[in-house]
Amino acid sequence: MIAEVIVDISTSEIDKIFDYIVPPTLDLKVGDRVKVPFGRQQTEGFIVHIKQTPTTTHPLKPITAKLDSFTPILPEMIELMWLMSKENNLRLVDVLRLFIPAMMRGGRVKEIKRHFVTLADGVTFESALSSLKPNAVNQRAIVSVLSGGGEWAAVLGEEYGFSAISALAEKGIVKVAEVTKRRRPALKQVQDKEVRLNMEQDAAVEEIMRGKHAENLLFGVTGSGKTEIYLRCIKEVLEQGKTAIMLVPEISLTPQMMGRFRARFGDKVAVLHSGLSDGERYDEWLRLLRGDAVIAVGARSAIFAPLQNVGIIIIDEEHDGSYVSENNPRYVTSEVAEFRRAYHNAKLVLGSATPSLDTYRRAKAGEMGLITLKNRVNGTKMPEVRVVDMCAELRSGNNGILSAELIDRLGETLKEGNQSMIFLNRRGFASFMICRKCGKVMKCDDCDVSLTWHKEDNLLKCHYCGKPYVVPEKCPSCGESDMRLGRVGTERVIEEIKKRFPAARTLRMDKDTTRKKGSYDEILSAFRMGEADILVGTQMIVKGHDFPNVTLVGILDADMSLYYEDYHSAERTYQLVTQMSGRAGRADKEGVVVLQTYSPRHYVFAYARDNDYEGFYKKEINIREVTNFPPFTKIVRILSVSEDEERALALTKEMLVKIRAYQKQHPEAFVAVAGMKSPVKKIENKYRYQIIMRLVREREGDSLLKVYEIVNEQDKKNASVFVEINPQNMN
DNA sequence: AGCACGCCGACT
DNA sequence: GTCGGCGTGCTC
Repeated sequence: MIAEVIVDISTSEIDKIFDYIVPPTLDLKVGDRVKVPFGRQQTEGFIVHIKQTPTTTHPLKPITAKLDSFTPILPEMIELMWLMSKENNLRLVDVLRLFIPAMMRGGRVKEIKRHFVTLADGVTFESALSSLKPNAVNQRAIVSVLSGGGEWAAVLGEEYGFSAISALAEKGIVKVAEVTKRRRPALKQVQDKEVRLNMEQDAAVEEIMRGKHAENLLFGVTGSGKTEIYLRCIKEVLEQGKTAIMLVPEISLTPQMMGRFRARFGDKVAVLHSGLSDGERYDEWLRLLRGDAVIAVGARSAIFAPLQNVGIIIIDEEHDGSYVSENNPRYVTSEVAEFRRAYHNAKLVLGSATPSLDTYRRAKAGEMGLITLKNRVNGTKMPEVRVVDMCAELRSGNNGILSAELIDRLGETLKEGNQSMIFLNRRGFASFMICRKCGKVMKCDDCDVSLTWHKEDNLLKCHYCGKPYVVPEKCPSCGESDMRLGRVGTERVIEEIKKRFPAARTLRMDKDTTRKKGSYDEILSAFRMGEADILVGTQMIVKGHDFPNVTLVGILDADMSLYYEDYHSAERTYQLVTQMSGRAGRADKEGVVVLQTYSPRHYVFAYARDNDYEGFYKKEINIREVTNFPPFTKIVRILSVSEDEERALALTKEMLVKIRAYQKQHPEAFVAVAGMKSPVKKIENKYRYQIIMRLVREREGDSLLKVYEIVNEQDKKNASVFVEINPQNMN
């Protein structure tokens, strides 16, 4: 027997199949991880196929050992590996690594053995008590605890003393066993009851489970009860003996949300997200593989949950950017979901209040079902949106961050005892340092980007490499001592609010205040409990949960994201404003959104104010079509990176020539091809050049594969080349 | 990724 | 004379 093995070394030269002899002593299956001799060393590898005769004449070596007591890679995932690697030009091992917890690689799995105490066989609560002296209080207490089931020795010892345990064990009353302890992520207890569905929700569940489409877009405003629909569908799927995958954006994976699933489905739920420790992640993953848990809830990577017999896959907040992985290996979650859905003949639900243009287009074209929820469950109305022209504000003499209207309404809201949320675009508020005389902006020596000032340690830091710089007293280029800080972030806003309303209690939520594990949820809980009147924060406050007492939402510099030369900035801005608006208002009081912008007449704000997604969609999709942008084209970016600028440039030129030649033969597939310096031309002392092209949807043919071919055949000594499809940001 | 093989500079 | 620099080639 011969096994085809992918060796666990991530290099393009080695990323191929190696044949090995399966020793008759080993019981090996496709999907097993093995130890194999490779060159002069031993390496880990994955069996992807088993066959009778080798494909090579190369002398074969035998597999050394089997690494796990179970088969970690399901046959489905091997198929998925081939697909992902082909479509995204990824290395096979990089894809395989996505399928298993990082802890398994390199033999780092450590089972935690702990002493577990139970009553010995044949011993009952009564018989134990009668054999104990009345003054052995600790021993008697332990026995009574154990009568209700076993307990960890550590827990009992803490409470009643370890000598009591050993005394009981010596008398043969209790039994102490070594048991592997599973790490379970701690989950908050939340109240959750199965509420009655309204007619709209009821119809949605029916359509998802028994409608004519296997894929559906669930389009419903915030507060329309999408989560309850998900829970019902999952319940039905479990009743059919199948399993479920539920994806949520990384940021909204709060213990609140997890708690709701745990409350409804108990131990059948496993959570997978970046906040877990390696051990927790491994244990949750193993529960799914073994079938002990049948619902995987998690961020993007949970799409690879090792579940069999999947009945439904749900992607909540489908439009969210976190579903596209930015770093290697790059993949699009919805594409993986579609593969798994088809493999299991399961249901797929994409949920959103502001669907991505492409999803909505596909739904309208009948490629998937469209289920619309029109009503908010608790009957609250969507808030009134007030668009404030910040240019006019400036003309009338207010050069602060807060408009007069926002200040007024903040005061009112405070007086009424309600809460406010103020959102600001972090990106627009980065605090760089600029010389007032010559205009020099402080930049990182290695990365060619402006440095950001950090108040806590009074240092300038590079956001790309983290390198710190002392704040200069004089301008390094002209000697002027009047150095000034550019725009500032959340802290500035809080200062401003404090100045206006000294009595207001504020909370700040941004990257700085949420660095510690759990602090994200702490801040949100504190705000929900009414411990503050005003919450000021960046992107991360946009999602999260309902705050029943928020009646005012302020959006500062709503148009910051419009200024990027980025084709989907309008779409992002619409989503942002809508999501943020969803935070305002309660059953007994309509909310207000104050939206500050320097371009008040931009169409995005008109549609967002009227909550007119359909109108926005028509306008925006039309623009995309005439300007040849996604979803009508695919933007392909080839990035060449090297410490040697000439090398990066030469690579780019060489590939550009080849691509232009191919473009001549297939002109219909391309909109544009261009080579240039990357917008950030140096990061970590490496120079960056790029080729940008657009491929026409449905006419692209094999051009993408051709691009991959051109990239792969390039000699990449002292340089590396990446291909990105529809990159989210182009630095 | 490692690790060995292999061909040119300054040291006991 | 030799120790050792790291360029390049291979791993079933």
